[in-house]
Amino acid sequence: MPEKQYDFNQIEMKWQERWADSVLFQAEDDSSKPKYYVLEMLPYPSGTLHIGHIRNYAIGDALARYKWMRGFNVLHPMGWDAFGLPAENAAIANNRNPYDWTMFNIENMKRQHRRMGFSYDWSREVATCDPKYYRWNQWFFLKMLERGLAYRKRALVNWCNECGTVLANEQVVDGCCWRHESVPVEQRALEQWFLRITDYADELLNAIKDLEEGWPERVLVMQRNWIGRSEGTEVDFHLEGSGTPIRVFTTRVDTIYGATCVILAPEHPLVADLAGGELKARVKRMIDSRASKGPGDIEKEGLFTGRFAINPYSGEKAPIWIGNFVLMGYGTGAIMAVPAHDERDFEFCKQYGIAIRPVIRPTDGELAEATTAFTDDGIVENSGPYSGLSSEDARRVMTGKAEAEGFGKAAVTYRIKDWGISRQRYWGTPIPVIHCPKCGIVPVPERDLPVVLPLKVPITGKGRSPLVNVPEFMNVKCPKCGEDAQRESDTMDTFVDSSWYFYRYCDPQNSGAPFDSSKIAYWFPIDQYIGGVEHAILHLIYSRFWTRVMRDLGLVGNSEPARRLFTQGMVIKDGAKMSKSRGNVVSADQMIERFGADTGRLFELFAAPPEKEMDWTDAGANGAYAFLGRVYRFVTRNVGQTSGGSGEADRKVLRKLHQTISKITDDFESRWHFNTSIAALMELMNEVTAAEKQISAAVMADVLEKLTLLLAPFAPYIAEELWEEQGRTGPVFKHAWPVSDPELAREDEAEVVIQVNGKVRGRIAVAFGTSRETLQQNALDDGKIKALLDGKQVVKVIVVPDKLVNIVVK
RNA sequence: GCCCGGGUGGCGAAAUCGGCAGACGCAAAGGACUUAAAAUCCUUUUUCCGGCAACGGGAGUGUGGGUUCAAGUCCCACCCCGGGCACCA
Repeated sequence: MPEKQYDFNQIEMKWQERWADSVLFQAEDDSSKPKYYVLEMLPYPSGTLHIGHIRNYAIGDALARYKWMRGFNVLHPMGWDAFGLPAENAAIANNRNPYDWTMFNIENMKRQHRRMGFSYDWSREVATCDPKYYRWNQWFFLKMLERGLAYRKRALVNWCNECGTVLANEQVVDGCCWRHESVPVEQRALEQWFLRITDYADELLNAIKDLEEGWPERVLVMQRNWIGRSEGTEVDFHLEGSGTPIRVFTTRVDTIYGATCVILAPEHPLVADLAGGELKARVKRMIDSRASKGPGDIEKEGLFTGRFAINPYSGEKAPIWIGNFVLMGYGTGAIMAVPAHDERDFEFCKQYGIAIRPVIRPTDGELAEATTAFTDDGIVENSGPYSGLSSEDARRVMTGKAEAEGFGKAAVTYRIKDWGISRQRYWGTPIPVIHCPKCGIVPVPERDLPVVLPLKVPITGKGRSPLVNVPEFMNVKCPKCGEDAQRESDTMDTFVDSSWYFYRYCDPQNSGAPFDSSKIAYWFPIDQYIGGVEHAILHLIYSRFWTRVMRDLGLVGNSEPARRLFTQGMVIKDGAKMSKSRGNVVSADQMIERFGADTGRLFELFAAPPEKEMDWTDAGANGAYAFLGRVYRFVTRNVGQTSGGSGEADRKVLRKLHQTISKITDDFESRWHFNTSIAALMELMNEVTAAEKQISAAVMADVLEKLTLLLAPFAPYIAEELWEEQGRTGPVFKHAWPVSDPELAREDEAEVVIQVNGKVRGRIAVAFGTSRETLQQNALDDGKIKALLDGKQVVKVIVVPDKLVNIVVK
């Protein structure tokens, strides 16, 4: 009879149909069981899933299935970040309403995810373009507005011409838009809505230490740098003549006697007063030239204003310059330059022949004529009454003086800025406020939520939000005075949606509140979050902020959204990151068509540990396919076999089986190196295939059952099929994970290596736990070793029980 | 420049606590089956030297030092690759 062949198409379609309408993986609320909340980062349904996404899901899904089999109450929900630029752009390109377009794509994404056999709780699906969801964005916004956490101001903001919208600082990468990597962002002064993330800057920074155990270090480092807290002093210099204060921020007030000039950012408000005529034009050129170049490698350039500022400590006059390297957006937009003790100032002053005056000496050295900036702390010199103090003491005393005399204060500055959430874009959550000519900015009353996006909107992709051109949307009555008024036309950044979507999964149908807090108390924090590192300072910082806001609103008890974060490596093909422009993208559909979902998932987990980059090769995938074929044929031809067996073969196979169970369980519990888990399964297969004819029916049945269970987290379709082949009723993942029996797994003899001077010269088999003395004696008595030792003097013998004997000779 | 990772066969990788380097797989070569191909199965596969052979010997984890009976693993210096930050005062 010809052997049954592995036909993945037939198997995967069969189970997909059988599972189609059932909710296989449903998390139970208010359960007494231990919970496990595992989640992959939210995707845009902008196109097709490619194998880079699949890797992300395959990791999360293997984990979810494993935890399910270990008896956990698992929440593994699925959602769609349907708002945003991809939807709007595609809609423009296809001349369709973004809403229709998105719904179409969501269906497509769902189909792909189902086809991959992922174990989602489909009853908890959330799409952020649904007003049922985004009304709560508006609700949160109003709560923040009440508490002063949301505000509107005119500010210099990042503008991407390609997107036709404003971007948050986090969304600017190398001076360009994060979506258009070759389009430099412009600075524009616009009225914008902001969320006060800086109120939480200290807390977000300090709490990073609580995440050290479960989050990758590089993500935490990036967040620390991004928040960029620095402690220092603000000091007023005074404009000679008028006495107008020029406030500077410094972390090194102890060096202020060495301040030989004051430098203003070209955008500094005072520049307009100081620079007239020709100078004004040069300042404008400076601003323009900086905007046109990427940041980082601009040459330092300065313009002398002809004016001076008085140093409040020394009373000295310092020339006032305008410098292109001084940032308006950090500190006060003005600095004191201390060339002797700051590298940037040194470079600048040297270039323009400005005096360099050292005022700090090393603790164990002399005050040196500066040929390079000495930037360490030391002892203050040539600084009037402060001379002789340590840098640290001087900072404290000098800051105290500034505060006492009212010309300065201790100050903390942050690199992080408030989160600009306004977008001049149609497709996003409408910001729920109304502009009334009489009453000003009036929040939309809660009972009128949600403010729903109109669906028939002429999309231009240029200029202001297309909503401006929809009178039915824009024209409203003021809720306060009843007169004619206009809606806000800005919509919210889509990172608002992704900041709390994972909370909504706990209670997706709730129509009276964003969620029921008691459900959050059970599920949160997320036990394991999985996604790409590219969100380190975007989504992952916004969602930490949002969680704290919700906590302060009394809605949640946790301060952090996720206990553990895992960042998976990229999928590479032909030596390059997959991208459309290189034409090396493998879509989920292509992969399934060629190899099947099981093979694709198995190979993606097998090729490399999940945190590393992974090379996709068709040949490698083919190897995974061949393995599944071997497993399939092995199981189907041995089901119900009744041939007898030898005790010896049985024992060896059982040993390997239990070692494999132990190995894979360890991998799941600690490192998630699924590549070695799958290698262990392959070894098991190699061994049982070799012993196929020698093992008893009972052991064969045991092996088949456990092999199927071990495969289930990685290749669910074939596992389900093989489970059925064995006459079992599924689903296979509702069966308990196998437990390794240490007695069966134990080797009966230890192989002990004998080394002479560290080189392996022989090996002996002994019982486990053989004493050091016996081992040493056995090693020295070994025929081959004896010959090697002939004529040499044994200096020392090192014995590691059950492992090795090293004989040191001269 | 600063801060993280990383460097192991032709390739992806393994070696989890300082104890046999290269598990597992891909590719390649040879063989079996086949009219043939695919599929499948078997064998070889770090490298150099000696040998018809079983086998024996040497070298080997980016480079150079060091600690140790023993180093891919620990320490010091350096080179290269990847990522992050970069005028943040």
